[in-house]
Amino acid sequence: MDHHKTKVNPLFLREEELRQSIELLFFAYRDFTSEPDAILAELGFGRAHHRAIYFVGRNPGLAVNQLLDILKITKQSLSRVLGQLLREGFIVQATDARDRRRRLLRLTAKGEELERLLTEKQLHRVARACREAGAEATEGFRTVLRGMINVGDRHWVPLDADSAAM
Amino acid sequence: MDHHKTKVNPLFLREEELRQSIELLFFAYRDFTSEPDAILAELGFGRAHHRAIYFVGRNPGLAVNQLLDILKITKQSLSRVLGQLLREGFIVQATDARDRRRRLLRLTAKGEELERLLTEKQLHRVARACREAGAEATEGFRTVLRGMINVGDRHWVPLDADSAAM
DNA sequence: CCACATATGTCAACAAGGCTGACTTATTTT
DNA sequence: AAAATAAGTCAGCCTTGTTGACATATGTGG
Repeated sequence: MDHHKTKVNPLFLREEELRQSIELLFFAYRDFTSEPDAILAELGFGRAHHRAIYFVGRNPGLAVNQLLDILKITKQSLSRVLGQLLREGFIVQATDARDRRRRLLRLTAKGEELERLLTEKQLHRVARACREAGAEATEGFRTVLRGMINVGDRHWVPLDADSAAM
Repeated sequence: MDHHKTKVNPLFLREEELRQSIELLFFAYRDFTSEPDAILAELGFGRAHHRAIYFVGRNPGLAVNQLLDILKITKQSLSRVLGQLLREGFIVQATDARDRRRRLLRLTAKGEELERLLTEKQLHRVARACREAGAEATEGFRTVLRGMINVGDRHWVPLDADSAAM
């Protein structure tokens, strides 16, 4: 619609290409979250519940502080969501034997069931996109995404494909 | 932390790899939005303001309906944000000569300045990640992201690097 | 021309999920 | 014994999404 100056910048990619990447991220993330969001809405939950359930499911025995570090929200924000999930029996907590101040979180069977229901859609979306793009593209996809994460938080997602997230 | 069954599934990638991709998306998007969010908070704005400014800047002369189609929110949600941006002089609207019901949106100089300030951080983050990962990885990154977008909305982000978003 | 559809805007009420600040209770560390 | 840490709670605020109802201007098809 308007003319772009095709700036030859010192960024290796032209600004036009970088902006397209920004837009791809926006649209992809928007659609990536839309399916679980719709299911959550029916259950009276929101996206924050999915995030809590997801990361507890992936890291059984996670402490509250660690979950806060992953989500980068305040404990007051988390407590609303986590409190609901505990009261409604999706998550249970147990006192850590080695440090009795800590509460270690785990999914119940009910929690695992909901986690699967929600994450399934996202797994299929990512799987389809990766399959269609090919193995090499998938590798690049993961490498660039990883490079976008603040260095201090990259340890949450391992480089090699065989280690778990914790 | 727990053992994963290394399911040989019909999805071309194992579930472990797919889950890692989901986590990469979460962390990357979380950090991708954090810098503009901090600036916006100081100005009394939120992420929704950035999105409106961004897409109007990228598509000068965009109609309100088109912006709604991009953002996939209700017009009532948009009107709050857009109203502020209009009143505070970041965006102007002009009646479309060919269809006088339509209001075509454009950034003012002030709006362009804010847009650049906000998007700059994201451009640098993406540029760095792409540069470090290499040209081939970047290509794959873009291809997979594109494949994650609902087909009906892929037209907003062109395939070839030289066409604009509209 | 009239009826209908479309584009935009507005008012009101509600909910999710962020935030800050203040304060408590256990427990561990120093 | 004091300080730091982990967790939890209460209260209030903001942004940004939602629904529903309605108003106005303009375009379109019969």
